[in-house]
Amino acid sequence: MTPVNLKSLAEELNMSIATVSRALRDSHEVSEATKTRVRALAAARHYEPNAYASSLRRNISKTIGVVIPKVANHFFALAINGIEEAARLAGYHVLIYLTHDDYAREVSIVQHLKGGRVDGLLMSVASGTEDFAHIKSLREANIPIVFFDRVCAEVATAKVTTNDYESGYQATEHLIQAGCRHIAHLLISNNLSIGQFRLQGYLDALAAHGLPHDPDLILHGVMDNQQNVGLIRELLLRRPDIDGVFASVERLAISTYHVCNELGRRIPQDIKVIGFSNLEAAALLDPPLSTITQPAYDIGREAAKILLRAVEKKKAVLPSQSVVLESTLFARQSTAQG
Amino acid sequence: MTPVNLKSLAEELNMSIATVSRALRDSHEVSEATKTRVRALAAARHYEPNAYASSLRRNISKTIGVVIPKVANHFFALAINGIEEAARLAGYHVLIYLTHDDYAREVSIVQHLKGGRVDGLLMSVASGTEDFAHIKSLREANIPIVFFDRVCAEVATAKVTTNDYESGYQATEHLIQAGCRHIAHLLISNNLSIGQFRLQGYLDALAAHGLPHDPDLILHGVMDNQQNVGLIRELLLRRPDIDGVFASVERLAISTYHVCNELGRRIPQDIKVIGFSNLEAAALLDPPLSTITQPAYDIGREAAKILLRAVEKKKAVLPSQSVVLESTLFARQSTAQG
DNA sequence: TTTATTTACGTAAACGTTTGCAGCAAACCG
DNA sequence: CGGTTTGCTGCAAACGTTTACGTAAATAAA
Repeated sequence: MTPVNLKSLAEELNMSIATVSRALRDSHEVSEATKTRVRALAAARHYEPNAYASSLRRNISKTIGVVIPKVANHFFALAINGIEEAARLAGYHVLIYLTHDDYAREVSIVQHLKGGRVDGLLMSVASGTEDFAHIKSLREANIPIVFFDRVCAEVATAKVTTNDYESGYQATEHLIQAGCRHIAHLLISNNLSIGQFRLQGYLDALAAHGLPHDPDLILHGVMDNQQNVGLIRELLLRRPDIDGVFASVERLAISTYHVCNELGRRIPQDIKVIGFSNLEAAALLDPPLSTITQPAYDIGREAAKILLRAVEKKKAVLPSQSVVLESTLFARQSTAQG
Repeated sequence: MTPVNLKSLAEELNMSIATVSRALRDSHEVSEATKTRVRALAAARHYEPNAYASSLRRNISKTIGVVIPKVANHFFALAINGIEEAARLAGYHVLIYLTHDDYAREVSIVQHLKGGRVDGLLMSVASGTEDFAHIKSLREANIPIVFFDRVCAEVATAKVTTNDYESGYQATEHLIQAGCRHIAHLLISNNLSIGQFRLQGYLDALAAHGLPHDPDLILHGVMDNQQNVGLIRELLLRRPDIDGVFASVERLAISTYHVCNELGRRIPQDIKVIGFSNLEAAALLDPPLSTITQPAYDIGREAAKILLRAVEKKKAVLPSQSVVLESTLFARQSTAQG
């Protein structure tokens, strides 16, 4: 079984490798007659160009990398969906890397990618990341990067996010209008701007409606969900006056449900709950969970499109534009009045 | 900004490219002294080997491809998680391709991958796939393949699945023991062996408990969920005697919930529901959904490990072993007695 | 001492593709 | 008819890495 490559095709056709290559790339400097001959044989032999030889020679890999904290999360799964779609349409391949929110792993991944394996990078930074040298060093390697959702304020490049501040504001206002007066805010403690924006929206909404800001009502969750359940239980027991919970991330909302079940607090009669979430089954929960849902697919697709435009133009450094897509608030049973 | 590669390192160190290469690969034919010198400079210059040059020369890409129908599905997301973990530990990269259950897209993807971009392939075939020529042709390209979950019976290679027959049997038996006598089975109509096994388990469980097999109770769903809701509504209206539903795939169980809500059928009092599902929020649904849950992460990891072993040994064709991991039945409110 | 053997490094040829350059007809222009 | 253009093709040099082979010196064996 002889390998089928440009050389074997050229031999069989009695022409040079160069001509075969040019014919297949539809170059204008090869006659139509030869083009058809070449194409016919290539199809017959099921020729597929060697991606690595091509990449090496052209210094283009037709591949983008996606670095995200996790994939078993409906937001990121949908984002990948959008990314894959945009990449496929542009003839690009998609490499996936998971950081599991581990800084060391993120650094290691980014470092490896500087070997030229990818033409560009899409990234949602790990929540533990505080030093961004590894990301900045991508610039020296001429690898453009676009952040989505969990952006990195310290690095100037294109970013695609949702309107986190407004969403936080709306969610809080929604609880206030449903009658809540003592609203807790649950967030994952880190230095991601995304959480800060949502928090600020929460604070401003409270202020706008003349409610006091009580730091004791702000719960900083951790990585481990089991621990979060404990923290939330403590909070609800310590502060029985809490009548509303705004969870900055999905799993904190879920944990809140668990704690309420356990403590016998009724949702929404005793406590109303709203949370950021892309859970498809949110409407089927008991009770149906009110959510702020991000357009995850569109975020992924938009980020990929911006990156691919830059890649095609060989722009290693992107203008630091910010694309903001709007989240949608779905009011369901968990924040119903009464 | 001069490029940093073996050549530049060699020049700076006053040695040959070959020695530098060997030193970095920790070859025994280079002295410890030079190794340390080389490594020091490589680190200082942040040298990263060019993956494509290496791949071209060694005819090894250190990359595996994952071809799946979709990613916005907790089963596949978890599987990817397991795959990525196994790949990372072995120093491999993971390319993701989504078929969206479209046969033509699957063929196109597989065809492209024959260019040598991947050393091996993990695959869950599209539900519409009936012809497997594209998959068989991978053998000629010396690309090993491992199927997981949605396997392809016609191709002899390694396969990782769950005990679908037994799970179908158990699920049905679970409904029978909960008192159901007219049990509908919802499945997605296709020629995937996976659905056939679950169906057979359903049939055998009915027979074993002396219940008649009524073909009218077997509903073949379609791709479009909206349409499925209509089909299920029709079925439940046509056959008001149905007191149990066994859904072969998650979204059919969810659709059943929607229809029951709409028709005012109470779960589990009027109808009990169980379904295959990896939905993390199953326990929080209204009512909590009984599920047969596949060990998705382990399936992905096991499949990847088998593939990587073959890749490392340059075995292009795998012995047609079958690894079967066991699903777990979680009995929840939706199938409670009474 | 001579002859093997080992150690440490260099030379150069691959891997398959792309592309600048040159060549060489045929066609065209004055 | 000399000269220029145009259309098609081939030659050969890259891209960065790996590795078979050669070689020189150092060491061991005789």
